[in-house]
Amino acid sequence: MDQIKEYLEQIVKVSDKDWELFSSKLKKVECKKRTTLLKIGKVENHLSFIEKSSIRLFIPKEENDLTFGFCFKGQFMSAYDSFLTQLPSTYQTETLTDATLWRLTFNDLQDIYKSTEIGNIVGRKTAENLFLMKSQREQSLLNDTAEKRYLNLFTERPQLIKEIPLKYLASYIGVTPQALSRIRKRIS
Amino acid sequence: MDQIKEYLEQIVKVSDKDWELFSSKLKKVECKKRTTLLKIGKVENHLSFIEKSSIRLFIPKEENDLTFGFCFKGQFMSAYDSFLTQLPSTYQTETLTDATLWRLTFNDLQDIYKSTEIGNIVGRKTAENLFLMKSQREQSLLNDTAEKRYLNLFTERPQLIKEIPLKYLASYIGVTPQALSRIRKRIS
DNA sequence: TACATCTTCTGACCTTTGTTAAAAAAAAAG
DNA sequence: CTTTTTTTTTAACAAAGGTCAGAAGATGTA
Repeated sequence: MDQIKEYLEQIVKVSDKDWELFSSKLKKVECKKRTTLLKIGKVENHLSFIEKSSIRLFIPKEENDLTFGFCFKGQFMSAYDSFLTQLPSTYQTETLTDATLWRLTFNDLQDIYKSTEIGNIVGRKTAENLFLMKSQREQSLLNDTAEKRYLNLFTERPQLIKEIPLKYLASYIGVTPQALSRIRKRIS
Repeated sequence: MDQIKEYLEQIVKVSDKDWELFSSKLKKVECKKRTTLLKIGKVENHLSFIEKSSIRLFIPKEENDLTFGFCFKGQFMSAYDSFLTQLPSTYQTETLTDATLWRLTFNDLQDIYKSTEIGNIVGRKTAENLFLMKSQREQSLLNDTAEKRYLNLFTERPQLIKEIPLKYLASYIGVTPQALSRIRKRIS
């Protein structure tokens, strides 16, 4: 849980009282790789800090899933759209590797927003960061070629390319696995 | 300014005291169509409520600008990435029509966050909404064809297609003006 | 009105990616 | 260590969009 406190402290000074409330809500969950955390159509009830694991977000498809995001250790993750709106999720979440998570429910978080000094500040900063990430991604999807996006991944997250099946990366980049295979051939 | 109060009240009950502080910061600005509000490379210092106007967000290019967003009356707008990070903007903002704006500076907003009950709540909800919008857009960019995105625009914002030059819409959809022209021909 | 400029459309050709199918390679299961 | 399943690669063809160039239409300005 130290990791989580550190994470919060990066955003705003956390009083002992606030940390006591916050940490009392966290529940530890462990699961195997390829575990579905949230099924499409279900309402997301959790915000999860990833102590260990890589997780993918995807829309399941007959042939190839549309994988549009990854989350890694040291971050919070959630089907945040569904979590915020409390409407059925349009996508699914799944662990890629064995996982250790610390989970908070929707109601827990509403309590935190009401009862702590820092809740709304952390919530605001978190949403702002998510916005910034999506914003960058939008520009990349409109501006860059699939090849450029692949090369960017290569430089920004070299371990990703080793750990994660190419077909998920292909989808994330916005092309079919066949097209990514051709891109890789062209580059090397 | 009533429009702005209504906007805030949709999110959270605003006390007279908070509204007094908030509204005291707002500065009215009027400008002609095709006015650049923020140049690329400058730091965004304003959050602007649009009383009247349509505004586009774009990365200027030699041949065709990359227009990736529009903002309309009744919303707040900003080069929010730059505003949040206080780093130079990677894109530009420009009025498409004559405009009436109510503007807040970055420092004003930090005061509001510190001094009001509602600041961080409104800030959080706003960032959450922006995240939701970008999230939907990401899925559309990865999932839908250019034709589908055009048809979606048609149904969701029919007035947009009349008011806004096609080349900007083409860019928003992710194709060249020529390609959009072909799509329109195919559809009709 | 006449001129200039900007926007939209059209056509020819090229490049990239999607699609289908199958082979090769790698990983998981027994 | 085999067998089975999954992942990655390759190839041939089709479809969509990019590029270049020019025509037609719309808008703005003197």
